[in-house]
Amino acid sequence: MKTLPVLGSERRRGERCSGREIRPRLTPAEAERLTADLTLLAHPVRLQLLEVLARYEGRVCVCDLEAAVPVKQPTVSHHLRLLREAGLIDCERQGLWAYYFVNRAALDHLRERIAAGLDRLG
Amino acid sequence: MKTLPVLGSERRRGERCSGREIRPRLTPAEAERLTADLTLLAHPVRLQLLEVLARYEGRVCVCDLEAAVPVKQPTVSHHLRLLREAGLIDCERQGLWAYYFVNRAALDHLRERIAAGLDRLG
DNA sequence: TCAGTATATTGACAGTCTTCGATGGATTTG
DNA sequence: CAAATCCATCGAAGACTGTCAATATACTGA
Repeated sequence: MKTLPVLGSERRRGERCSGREIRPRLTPAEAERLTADLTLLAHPVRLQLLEVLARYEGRVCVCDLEAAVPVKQPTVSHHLRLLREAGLIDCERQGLWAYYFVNRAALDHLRERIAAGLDRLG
Repeated sequence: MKTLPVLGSERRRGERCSGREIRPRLTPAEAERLTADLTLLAHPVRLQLLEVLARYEGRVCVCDLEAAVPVKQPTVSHHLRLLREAGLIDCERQGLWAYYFVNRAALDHLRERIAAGLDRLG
């Protein structure tokens, strides 16, 4: 952090720096929403799972997903659940197996919200 | 989760679902990088601070930032530090006061990396 | 030099997240 | 029906995060 010499003394101690009040344009609610979206994606395993599911248009079996990421089965199940509860993916059971697939529309909406949110940062 | 009847028995138990091995195209390193980028933004206070700093081209004093977010001064300082260590913002001290400002290039690069990363999800 | 002010840092606490072994439910095959 | 398989859930341990009171640091003005 640079240190600058004190210029004029236009500002006195005890005074609020800017006369005007500075308020975020991002309301707390908007910030929370964007945070939730970002948080959902902010995990390497979830990103990898999503990437695989998005690439294989067809359904992907859990055992293949397990083999694709560096965590054990209960952990895979956990992350799949988070993605599912967020609506990003869904699955069908077929006998013993569970086949997961992305919810294309939800994934697109998520990316749109994030892109729009990040645009608001300037 | 829907449950489908078992169709043919093209697949036997114990067999890997797909013959081919499914590998993420997102390497662990790439996933970690994207995760770090997303994590940095995934907090409402940091988002609000960034938004304010990005909007006010000039430097913004910490006391104004404090007034803009719903946490106490040490917490503001903490989040400013995270943003600063990530290179997204910087500050100059001027006498008693510290004025923060965004690093435009870094912010742009961050958004670019995130956009590129999300594009790889399908 | 001293008291006062702005910001940073420390330290402690509470809450959340990630992980995995153990277990359970569902299903299929023999 | 019994044994095996796949997947989900539970429960606990450890790591990490966010927060703030207290304190430290740096500076200013008197």
